[in-house]
Amino acid sequence: MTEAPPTMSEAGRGDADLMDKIVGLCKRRGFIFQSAEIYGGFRSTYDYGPLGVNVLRNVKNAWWRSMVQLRDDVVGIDAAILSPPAVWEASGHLESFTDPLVDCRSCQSRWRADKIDGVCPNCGGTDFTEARPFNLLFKTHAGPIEDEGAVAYLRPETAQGMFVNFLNVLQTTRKRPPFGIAQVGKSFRNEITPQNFVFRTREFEQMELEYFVPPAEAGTWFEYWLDARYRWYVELGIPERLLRVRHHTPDELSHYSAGTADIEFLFPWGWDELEGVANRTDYDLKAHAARSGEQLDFFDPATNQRYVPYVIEPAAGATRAMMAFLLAAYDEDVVAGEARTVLRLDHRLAPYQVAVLPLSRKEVLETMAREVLARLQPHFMCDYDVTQSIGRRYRRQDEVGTPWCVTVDFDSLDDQAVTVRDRDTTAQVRVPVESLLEELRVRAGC
RNA sequence: GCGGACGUGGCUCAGUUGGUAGAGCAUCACCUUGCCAAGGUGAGGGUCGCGGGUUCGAGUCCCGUCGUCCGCUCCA
Repeated sequence: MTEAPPTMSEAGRGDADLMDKIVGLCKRRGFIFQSAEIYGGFRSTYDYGPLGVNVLRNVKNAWWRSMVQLRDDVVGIDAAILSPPAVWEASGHLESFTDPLVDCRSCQSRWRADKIDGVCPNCGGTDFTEARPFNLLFKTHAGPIEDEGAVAYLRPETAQGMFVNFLNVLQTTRKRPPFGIAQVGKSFRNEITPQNFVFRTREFEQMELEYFVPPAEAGTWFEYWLDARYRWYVELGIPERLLRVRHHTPDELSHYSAGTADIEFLFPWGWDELEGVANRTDYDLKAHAARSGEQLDFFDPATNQRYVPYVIEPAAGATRAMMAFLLAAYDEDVVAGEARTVLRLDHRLAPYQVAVLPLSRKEVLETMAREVLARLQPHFMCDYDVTQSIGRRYRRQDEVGTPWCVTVDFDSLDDQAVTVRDRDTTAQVRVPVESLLEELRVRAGC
């Protein structure tokens, strides 16, 4: 996973049209809409439609399954989004999430004052406007009076919810390091420049794990999680040629990090971050301990030693992960001389696993098809479509990534069997209705 | 936020020197067909992003605003 990165063309994702195709597909088929569109839109916000909400949930569920359900050393929480200033004073976000910005008077470009050293990288000018702070935290007021005492912030990361609940979890779960607390939820950052569709938005959804370990084991666990997280994307269908790991240089580390590596995806505009794995050390627990006066540490009865655990944090973006899965899955091939758009999504991520299609609109077929549908619905997310020709409906399902189509035809009335059609191969198999559920379960590996 | 480009039915676009909006695809209905985007007939859908101005009259000109894309920036 440290092999030389492919060029854009080698990876086959340098296609600038791919982005337009995905954005178009998302809108046309109901994955992602611009928010408040009927009012002209609201920048950097997106609404997930009937199909998109399924994919996004599937991404989050897959993460939760892998990080919480299949492990005995990780528990989950769901913490509040609104939080008092103390949390962000302690975490350092009120200070460090403030970017001082300056404008170059000669070429109008805007820069972070702390990164340019007095000389404009664009034109070499040295005449700048006064530095103005730009805080990435969304500030609001809790309660009816909008005074200083009522100030609250929308969380810019979910991580602090795990740190402030460290003692609660420790005391209620009998967990001990190494153990982790996981959370999936929304975060808010007043980004200067949201960009690239749902890649960088001011409101976004995170999937974060804070894994507490003995300080001496931090390095080992960092490598463990970096590898585990990389493999998660591969396992859900992202080809390795579109993935790489990039270690941060010391000058680009976050204020809380002693070491960070990004798992990057080759987006149409180039390599960009999917997930960051950071060694947050004991920075957060110590900061909250100092600020709150609580003792946020762990007493190990085996060694009679008390210590503040280090934290290894794999922090992923749910919405950008979804975008990467869609981009990687997009394919166009030719069947019988006709172009076919196929979303080769892993069945666990597809908006529908199964589409039930009566061959025609005859009532007898519809009746049977709905019975088949009712059998499958408790086990799979299903679509049902009777409109227009069967070929057109297969194409529709291909385009949104439905792995299996179940077709009820006139023979089905006699032999009580249906046709199962595979998205990737377009191969068809006749399956008795009695064993249909079993057949689909085998294909889905569950 | 700054600089540049752009904004016409769900999508892709056409709309000449300003005279009160069109096409293809898509969607829906009926007929036909009955396993890979078939055919026929028909239908719905746009106060041309929004607001203001110039004009007898603006999608077409001017201003503002919102949004989109590219660069700066950013990091889930």
